[in-house]
Amino acid sequence: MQEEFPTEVAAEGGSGSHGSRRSGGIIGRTGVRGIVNKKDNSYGACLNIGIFALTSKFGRDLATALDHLAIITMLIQRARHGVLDGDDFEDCMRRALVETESEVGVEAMEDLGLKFSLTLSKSYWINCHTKVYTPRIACLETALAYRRQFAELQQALYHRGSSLLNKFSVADLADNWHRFSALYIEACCGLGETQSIVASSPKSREAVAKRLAALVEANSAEREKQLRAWNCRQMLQEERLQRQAARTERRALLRDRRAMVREDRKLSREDKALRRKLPSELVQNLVRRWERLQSLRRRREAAVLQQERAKRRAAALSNCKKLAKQRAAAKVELRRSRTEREERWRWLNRRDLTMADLLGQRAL
DNA sequence: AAATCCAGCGTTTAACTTAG
DNA sequence: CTAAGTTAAACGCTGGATTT
Repeated sequence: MQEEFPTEVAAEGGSGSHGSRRSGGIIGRTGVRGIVNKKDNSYGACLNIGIFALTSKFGRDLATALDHLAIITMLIQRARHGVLDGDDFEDCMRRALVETESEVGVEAMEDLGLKFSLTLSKSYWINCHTKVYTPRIACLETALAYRRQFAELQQALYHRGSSLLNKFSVADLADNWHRFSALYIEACCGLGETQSIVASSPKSREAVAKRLAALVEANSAEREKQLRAWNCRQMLQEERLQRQAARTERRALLRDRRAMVREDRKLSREDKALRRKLPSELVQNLVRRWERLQSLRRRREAAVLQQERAKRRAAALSNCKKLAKQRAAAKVELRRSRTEREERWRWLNRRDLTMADLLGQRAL
């Protein structure tokens, strides 16, 4: 399923959407849109429809180039109208070519030397303003086939407006880039095969691959920058979301609190109303409450009193026990010292007591 | 000399952001 | 929610440089 590039119809009708592209309204050195001048001595016509470029051959004569431009313009207008009517781009191009040829004649078409090429850009991999071009292709069918394939690849990355990184991972982009490079190399070298015998050598494939690699390398800083900027944006967004969540939570809390306050007020109003209705009951309640509190207090006091009494009794008891113990200990000590004294006295008053015993006893 | 490449830049587009 | 502002990317074209 092929999708058209939007601008193939958007730039239609010469509405002047690009009319004042350059300041002062002067376009190039020729001052004519679509006429390219080479070193003041060679003129050619060149117009795009989407990524599809149509080029005439170059010649010395400006008037001829203008004739060529008129034919190419006619062709493109026809194709655009077809696309506007909702027809397939390729059918429109084929039909436009046939119609234009039948209008201006085969000879004029041959003189025109019409060739087709594709203007391709891959902003993430190579600089946003850098384009890669396919060689000019004489055969419309070949050109259309390549255009279809490139369009499919580009369509897979359709993201318009927001950052490429918002929608695709770096791996996705790399995969798309690899398929793109393979196709581009094929377009450059495969076309060489049909045009000249020399161009399709593996060396030229290598050269194209090398050129692409160099472009990718040259844009590596820019890619890094983009990645950083994207990360930054993501973080900011995350913060914003968090702030928003906090705000909602705060609001909910506030709402709850307000509801509670409302409820309290309502209850208190109801309470008041009740009180207004039954003053006597209120007094009775109050009295009952007071009595309840009084009895509670009395009971508590009594309990405290009893506790203290019990404590005192316990203290007295323990004191008594301690005294008794002390007395008993004193009695034991007394008995012991008495016995000791008696023993000593007996030892000192025995019949076989010697002087040495007395001295040794003293030394003891 | 002709053909082709390709760097550069103003304009347009539409998604995204944000203040009210 | 909406309108206005912002942004990144694509488009269209030119013209000097390079290759054939």
